Amino acid sequence: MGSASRNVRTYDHFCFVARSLEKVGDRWSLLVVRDLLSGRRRFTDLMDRLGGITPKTLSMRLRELGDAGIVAVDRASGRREVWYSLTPSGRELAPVIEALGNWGLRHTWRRPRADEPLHPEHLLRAVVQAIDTESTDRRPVRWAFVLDGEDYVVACDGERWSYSSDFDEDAAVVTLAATHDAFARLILDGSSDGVTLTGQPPAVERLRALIGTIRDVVTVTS
Amino acid sequence: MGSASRNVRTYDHFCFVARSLEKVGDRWSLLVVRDLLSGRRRFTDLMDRLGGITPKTLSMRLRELGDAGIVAVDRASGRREVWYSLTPSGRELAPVIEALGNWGLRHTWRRPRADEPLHPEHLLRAVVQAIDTESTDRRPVRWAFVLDGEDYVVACDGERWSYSSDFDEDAAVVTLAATHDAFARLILDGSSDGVTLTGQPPAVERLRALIGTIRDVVTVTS
DNA sequence: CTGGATCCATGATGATACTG
DNA sequence: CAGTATCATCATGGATCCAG
Repeated sequence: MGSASRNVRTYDHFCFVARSLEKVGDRWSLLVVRDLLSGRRRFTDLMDRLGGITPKTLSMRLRELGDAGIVAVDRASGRREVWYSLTPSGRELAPVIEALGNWGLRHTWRRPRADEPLHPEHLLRAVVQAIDTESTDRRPVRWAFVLDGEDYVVACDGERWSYSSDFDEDAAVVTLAATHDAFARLILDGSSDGVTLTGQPPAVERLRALIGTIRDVVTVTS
Repeated sequence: MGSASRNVRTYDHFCFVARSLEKVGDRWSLLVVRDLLSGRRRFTDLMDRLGGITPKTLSMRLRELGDAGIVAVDRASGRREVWYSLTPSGRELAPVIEALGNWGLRHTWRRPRADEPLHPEHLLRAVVQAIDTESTDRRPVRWAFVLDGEDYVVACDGERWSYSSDFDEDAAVVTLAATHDAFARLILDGSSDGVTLTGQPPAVERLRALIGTIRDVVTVTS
């Protein structure tokens, strides 16, 4: 929402791919969008997820994305926190993120390296995306995930699988709680150590089955 | 296909969006993919389309995309030309380009500026994308476009509209020939000056109607 | 002519430290 | 918590040059 200086790094093509990249093509920009797609976040929430970004670059990107009408800032007076969220226009970048994630899943799969920071939300996104692209199961459902103490909801609306951080855990038929480490072991190795699954047995079994499906996917190219 | 040095500008997230951006997130990279999606091109063909890129940057990007398995090089001995094309993996980036183009069409529309280079292929891409997203007409068809002397084919397969530079103009029911300038006036202003349309009247009329449809789209937000 | 490589200037990004 | 300030480095752009 600012109006500050913007580095005019343009392509000057009459092309809407180029025009989009003028808005979101800078380093880190699309990753900021990625981490706002699931809900509003504070500066430090974003710092956590965007491992390796410097505060200077993050504040610059947030300002540019604000100027571009992609990010909105909620800076209420009398409150410490500043909340960043996507505008409707920003939310329409979801297909871009999905397309990049799909390509990455198909062509850059590898197990996490030891030194590679693993935010549970990123792993969850990959899991949901793998289910969405690889499974034929489309029965509507709603699951609650609690990863490192943060709440996420994975849902199927009958057509697409998605996740967000909207909190209505009561409507969920299964709750999965784990640390990011235990969750990673469940996805990558099938080990349930440290993972708490609660819910009716058939519902829990369905979740297990879907995770088993994508394990086949991710281990094939591994 | 090279094996030369590559600047390791990574994000080191366990995230496939970030992994994809490590391959194609550099400035110009996705525009190189954009301009190879319709067929193989030479270095100078790409220079023409990528207005403003320096030869140094283009050769660097082609090498990096080659190393990433996205671009293939055909450097036959005894022949002057070097042909660049997308690998199957590179072609799978089409959904990324489409998503970016769609977002750009919806959120960054404006008429070309006077100083803005306009390559006919980029305008054609926008036209086809607008037809694909805005029209309900899905009857299979094949049109030939000759823009600035270069051949393109626009086709509907019954489900999606697409274009390429595969040459089978004989199978086309309509041929449209124009300079990029005349083509731009047709799309933006509806003027047929300098545009040659040949084919059976009903087929020509269908093409005109579809171009009229997208004219409504592009002028609404203009 | 095509297909680049080289040199230099500058702007974007990263590392680190610090502050309201 | 939410950033800013300073400095170093790297990537990119602009211009020019060169080999087949």
